[in-house]
Amino acid sequence: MKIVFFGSSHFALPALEGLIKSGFNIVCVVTQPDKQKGRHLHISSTDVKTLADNAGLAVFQPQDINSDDSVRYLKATAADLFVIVAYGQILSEEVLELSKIMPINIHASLLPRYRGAAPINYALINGDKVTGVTIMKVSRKMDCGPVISQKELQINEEDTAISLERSLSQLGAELLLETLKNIKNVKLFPQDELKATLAPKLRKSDGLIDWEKSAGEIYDLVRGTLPWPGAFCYYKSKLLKIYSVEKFMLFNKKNFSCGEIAEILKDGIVVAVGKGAVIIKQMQIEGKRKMTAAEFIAGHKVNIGEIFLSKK
RNA sequence: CGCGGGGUGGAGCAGCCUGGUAGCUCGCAAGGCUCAUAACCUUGAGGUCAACGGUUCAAAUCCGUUCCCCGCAA
Repeated sequence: MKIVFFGSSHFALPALEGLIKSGFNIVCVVTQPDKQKGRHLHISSTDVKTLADNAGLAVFQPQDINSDDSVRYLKATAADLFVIVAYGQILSEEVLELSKIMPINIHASLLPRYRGAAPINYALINGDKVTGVTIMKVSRKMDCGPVISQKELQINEEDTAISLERSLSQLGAELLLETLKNIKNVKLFPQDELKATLAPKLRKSDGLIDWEKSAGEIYDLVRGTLPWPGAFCYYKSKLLKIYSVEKFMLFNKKNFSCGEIAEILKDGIVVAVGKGAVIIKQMQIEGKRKMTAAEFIAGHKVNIGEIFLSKK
């Protein structure tokens, strides 16, 4: 069985690794082109490309996967199966039909819940206790194809989007290998459209902290938006990224307003919020590196009564 | 050469504009107080002020170059 693997981000790595280790015939790895990235616009390639190179696989990096050239290239591979994992481009129907058996995709949620680019983040931001991975047949509409297999995963209280992504990508890889055993005659289960929810790509502004919300909601925002955009607010007209907080539910609010510093501990800053309070443990002010609350307090003359804002 | 902030004892910062004795909070060490403490008081150690070059009687401070870190944008 000839497989063409499409993937670009971190999430795709365990799946590709699993396929390689299990000895599947990967005729080509398609990934996003090398791009100028970062502060000095250095050229960098995707992790998937690095892995494929190390395994000696053919790599294809089209600017536009749906162009005539790309279609010609993919057709020439005579692939039986397309495996698409966090690739970053939407494949046209013409491209999808180039695989003889079908194109399949690993999605990091229990579809039809959380269709879209950021399912892991939304599961955390919404405070879900359970999520999972889904393998489905790719259809024209994004994440709407019929489901082939699913696996659940409990979300821990300490999980962040980073740890959960790691767990789900592993789980997804396992499920992929299992599913491939019998891929030629699997059953397809159409998604229940009524239960569908969306998890669109995050924007920077999705990380902005609304201090009117409850301690639990803010905790979930902090862990759900890592590593990007990260939860943030403004302090003395500077962007302050919040990396880690603890919930403080039994907080006596008294006269503190939302976002106001209520107490300064040795290793944390207690901030009154809509319901309860949170203790900021790790943060990063604009222009500086990430630091613990203790370090931040030592250098910034933080006072009780100062307010973390949601605007500059 | 995308835009912007920064590099000062172990950590975090002030000082720089307007050159002239190295400062603050914390940590560390010793001593004191205390039934006791992450509390309080006293004392102390620890710095090529990122690097190189220039201006000057004199540079952390002004000028030039390089290296490194971070925020934004993509």
